Order: sequence, then structure tokens, then C-alpha cells
Amino acid sequence: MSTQVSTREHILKQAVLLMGQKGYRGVTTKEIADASGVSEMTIFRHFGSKGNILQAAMESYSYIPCMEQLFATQLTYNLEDDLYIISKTYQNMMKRNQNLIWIGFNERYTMPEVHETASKNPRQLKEFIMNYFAEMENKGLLRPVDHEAQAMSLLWMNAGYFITDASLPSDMQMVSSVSTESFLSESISTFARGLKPDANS
Amino acid sequence: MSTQVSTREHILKQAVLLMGQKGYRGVTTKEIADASGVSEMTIFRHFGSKGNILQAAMESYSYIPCMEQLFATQLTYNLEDDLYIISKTYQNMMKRNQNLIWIGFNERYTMPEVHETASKNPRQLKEFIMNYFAEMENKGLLRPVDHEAQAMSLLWMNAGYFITDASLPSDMQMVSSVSTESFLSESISTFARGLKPDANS
DNA sequence: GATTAATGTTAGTGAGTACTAACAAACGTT
DNA sequence: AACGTTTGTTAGTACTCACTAACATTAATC
Repeated sequence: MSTQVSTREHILKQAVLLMGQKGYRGVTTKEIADASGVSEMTIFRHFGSKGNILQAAMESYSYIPCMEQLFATQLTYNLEDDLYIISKTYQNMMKRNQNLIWIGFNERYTMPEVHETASKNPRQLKEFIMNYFAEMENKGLLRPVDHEAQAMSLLWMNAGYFITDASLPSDMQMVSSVSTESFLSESISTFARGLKPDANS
Repeated sequence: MSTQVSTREHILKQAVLLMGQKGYRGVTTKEIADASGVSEMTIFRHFGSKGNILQAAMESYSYIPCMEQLFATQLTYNLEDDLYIISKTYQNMMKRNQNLIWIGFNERYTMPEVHETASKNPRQLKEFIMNYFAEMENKGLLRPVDHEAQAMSLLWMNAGYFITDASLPSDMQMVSSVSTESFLSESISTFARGLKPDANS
């Protein structure tokens, strides 16, 4: 009984890995089967079609629950700290799922439903952040700003950083040598300063 | 005689457009032919194979000549102005060729030679910038810094901005509403300030 | 008007590939 | 030991698609 689940998960894992490297169309069901140490039939018995593999993988990928918990329990209402932990969590989730991100992006024209599934995440996260900003403003810990625009800025910055950090380095063959952690924390610090109310030291 | 060239260019243009949307494997030679208003045979007579189409497109794409001219004639040795024009040119070239960038990136595992062709560009640009920094330091207009690391920072920032600006907005369906031009100029301004020698107003 | 170069047309080949059907083997559970 | 569930095997189907060959057509050059 537990074998079903684990083989299913195992297939998904290998499929995402291969598709992340060679693209959805670049990988055959045979390849996925071999990489999973499983017969091709097993794949079709589990998922029915190649498209469903990707669909299933996309549905299993979601940072919404994780973010939900973060916003419910881990916030300190210190602006900089909170933005940092939100960003850090976002970065972690994106990095963990970077293959899926790429596949979804590449197939955005050919498999719109897959892309639709994936794009729910940032939209939901934007809502979370906007609610947080509203709360902070009520507490007098935030300047009166356009909550949506500022939430967007944060996401924008994070997405840009993720893409350059997680994806390009292996591509553009340049000397990295830039410390990753510090870049993020410094950006967040600046961003938080810009949002704090006027009375500063 | 001019017809050959123009049909060839026309095919390349349409091929890149389609591949940019649906991926290299997602497009058939038939589709490219139809989009180009041309027989499938014409394509094979011109390029021999589907792979050669992409290869030819990649070889035609290069911002090196453009950058070469910029570095030779258009610099003013005002740090901020120069970095801005370099960045702006980079952004323009990347935006003009964004389809090719994506294709090359997506096929980095399956068609390494294509990727190799594309990656010559940033490496060359890095060299240009490093030489520029060396000159500026000689003129006493630049702090003594690690030229390679700083050139990397600039390219890094530009690449990150390009990707979020040119590619993500249509993807993540978020309200853009952020002014593009100002974001870039502000970043460059900050970057330039960080590189100027100490004696500041 | 004849020649040449570029393109069109048609038909087809061969390889790859998603997916199916039918039966056999392994496995755990009771 | 019997049963049900999951997986493996094999063979095959239907389809797509890159690519070719042979011949017809247009268009420019001289």
C-alpha cells in the first residue's frame, strides 16, 4: 500500500528532473520509466498519459500551505525580519522546485492549464503580503503606501534574484564569486527602510 | 539574388518567433514553412536540417559588434553615463533577441553547441567592461576595485532585470504598474556611486 | 527566347514515440 | 494456500515528423 505512493512519487521526481533538463518534449516516457527503475506500463497505469505526469507534478508543487503557516504563526511584526523570512522562504521553495518552474514556463504556450496551476502561487502570495501590509499599517509600523504595488516590488525583486541566482550561473559561464546570502539580506534591508514610517533615528 | 537572402532571413525570423513561443521541439518544420509562406522543401534546401536553422539564427545573433562600436566611440568617461548607456544597449539587444535567449537556454542540455555559440556574448562583454574599468582607474575616475567582480555585478544586475522585465510579466499574471525605465536608471546610479572614488560632495 | 537559379508539388520513407492490450510474474495479506 | 494488488513483458498500433527524391513551375539574366 505504501509502495504505490512511493513509486508514484518516485516517478514524479524523476520525470520532473528529466523534464527540467531536456524539456517536456525532450523526454520520453521510456526515459522516465528507465530513470525510475520501472516499467513504462507502470507509468501509464499511474498517470494515464504523459501530460498527466506534469499536471500531477504541478499540482503537488505549491508553496501556498507553507506560506499560509508562515503568515499565521511566524511573523514578529518587525518589518525587516518579516520581509526577510518571507523572502527566504520564497527563495527556498523556488529553489526546491526550480525544475518545475522552468517546465511550466517553457510550456506556457503549449500546455496552458499547467501554467494556470503554477501561477496560482504568486497571486496567492501577493494577497498574503498585502494583508500583512494592511495589518502593519494599522499598527502604525508602515508608511501609508500602495499595498499592491509594494507587494509586487518585493515579489519582483525576489523573482529576479531567484532567476539569476538559481538558474543562470550554470548557464552563463561566468565566475560567480558573489556571495548569495548577503545580496538578499542587503536588498531586503533597503526595501524595509523604504517602507518604515518617517520618524527614524 | 537578393531574394535568396531575404527568404532565408524571413525563414529565420519566423522560426525564432515560433520556437520562442513553443520551444524548439514544439515547432515543426511544416509550421515554420507555413508561417514563412514558403514550401517545406525551401527550408531544407536553405538549411539542410532543423537543427541548422537554430544554429544559423544563433550565429546571426550577437551583440558583440554593436558593443564593440559602443566601447570604441560612444564613451564619455563619465562613469554613470557610460554604465547607463552600456546597460541600455545591453537591454535593447537582449530584448530584441529575447526569443533566441530563451531557446538557447531551454536547449542548453540537448544542443550544447547552440548554447556555446550564445554564451560567447556575455563573456566578451565582460572583457569590454573590465577594460573600461582599467582605463577609468588609470584616469583616477574609479576606486581601485576588483574589475572582474564589478563587471560581473553589473552584468548580473542587468541580466536579472532583463529576465524579470522582458519575460516574467506575461507569465506571472501580476499587475506590472512599475515603471521600467526609472528602475534601471536608479539601479545604475546607485551602482556608479559605489564605484566612484572617495572624494564626494 | 533560351538558360539558369530559386521555389513549389507530391509522394514517400524511416525513425521515434505516446499509448494499448493481453498475459505473466511477484508480492503482501489473511 | 488462495486471493487481490501491483508490476513486468511483449507485441503492436496509430500517428507525428524530420528529411529525401523526382519532377514541375516560376522568375530573372543574357
